[in-house]
Amino acid sequence: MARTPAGTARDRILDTAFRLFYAYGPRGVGVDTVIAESGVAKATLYKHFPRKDDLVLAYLDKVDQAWSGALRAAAAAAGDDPREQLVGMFDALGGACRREGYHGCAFINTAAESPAGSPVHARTVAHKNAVRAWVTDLARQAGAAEPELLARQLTLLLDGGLAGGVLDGDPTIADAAKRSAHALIDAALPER
Amino acid sequence: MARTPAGTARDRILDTAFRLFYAYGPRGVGVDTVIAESGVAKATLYKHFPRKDDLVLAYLDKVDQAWSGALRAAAAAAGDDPREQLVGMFDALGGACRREGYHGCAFINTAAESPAGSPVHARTVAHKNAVRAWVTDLARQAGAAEPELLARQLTLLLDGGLAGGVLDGDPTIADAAKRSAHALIDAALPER
DNA sequence: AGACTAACAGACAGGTCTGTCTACTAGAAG
DNA sequence: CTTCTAGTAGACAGACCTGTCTGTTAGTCT
Repeated sequence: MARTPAGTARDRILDTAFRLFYAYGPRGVGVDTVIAESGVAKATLYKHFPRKDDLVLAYLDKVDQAWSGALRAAAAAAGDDPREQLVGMFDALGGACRREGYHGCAFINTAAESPAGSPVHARTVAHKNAVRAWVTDLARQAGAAEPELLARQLTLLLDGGLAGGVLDGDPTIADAAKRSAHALIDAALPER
Repeated sequence: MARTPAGTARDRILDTAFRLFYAYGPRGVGVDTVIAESGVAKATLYKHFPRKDDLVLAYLDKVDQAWSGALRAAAAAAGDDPREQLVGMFDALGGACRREGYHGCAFINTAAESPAGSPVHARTVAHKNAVRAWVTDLARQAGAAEPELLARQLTLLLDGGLAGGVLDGDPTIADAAKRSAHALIDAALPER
């Protein structure tokens, strides 16, 4: 169809937006900058994403996939025991904090600059709920008496690590979060 | 001196900026809006705050005072025992989440829209370090073997609650954070 | 009374941002 | 060969944003 591989223009736009939006925040990056850096015509961008908000939402979806994938991968790497997986997922936090250009939680950062009822806000809530539902499931499999509470506690630690890690790229944060998770899980599942 | 009580213009500007910056983020509020809402002349604002950044920093200082005060008050309300104070400070989190117009941690939100080396960023780091130093002191008084670690863990919970609370004004978050704090403190200070 | 100070009122310049629009190019499909 | 599609290139309008500048008003101090 197109003279370039399918979807190339759209992908280039989205990749560029991902990089720039994460580094400077969506509001800190003009559409013109995305256009210049992705080597695309303005009309092309507005064809794929009629409003800038559409591009921001697509960016958040990309972040959601990446972060959910990282969490699942870290959990899977910890073995088959749900209890170990609950601890292991915190390695995703450590990996994120250590990554060059780490700038905190993209969802929290984006939601911070969006009004309360906006689509961006809703998408952020949906993402956090999805992650927490997955953790709740793991907690239930691990035999927690109150899986919702444990999941809330663990995602609280994740959010804290993600948000606070913006400030000092200190990997100590991830360690502290992991040790906290261990302690909370031990307290919730005393019998081994 | 002035035809109105000393510092009134400056105070009105700062109060208005506090309200608007917190609700929409500093970048989401124009200087003109602050001027209009505080009923002040443009020249007056620029006399007290030569750059918008100066106003943002003054705003952060105001937030720092408010939040540090709330934490200390909540801790003091829990009694004289440092151990109880460490748990009690989480009531400040609950109070913040329940407040109308709650929009997460002002520092994290503001830092999210500021480049890495900016004064805003530095001020945010300083604030978080000050809070953590205070918590570390409490942890040491409580007899923690590793006060730095415990403080890191507890401030992680605070940050997570503050940041995550933006999304669903769910006060469950504060409860979960407090119960986590209890469990972590019990694990760190087993002998009662 | 005269000088000074803090504030008010608002025009203005220069830049940036989003979103629209026109004109052109090249490959694919019929 | 014609038509359609996806894309390039860039001008443009209208809004908004920061920061400056001119002129005026009203209290206070000497």
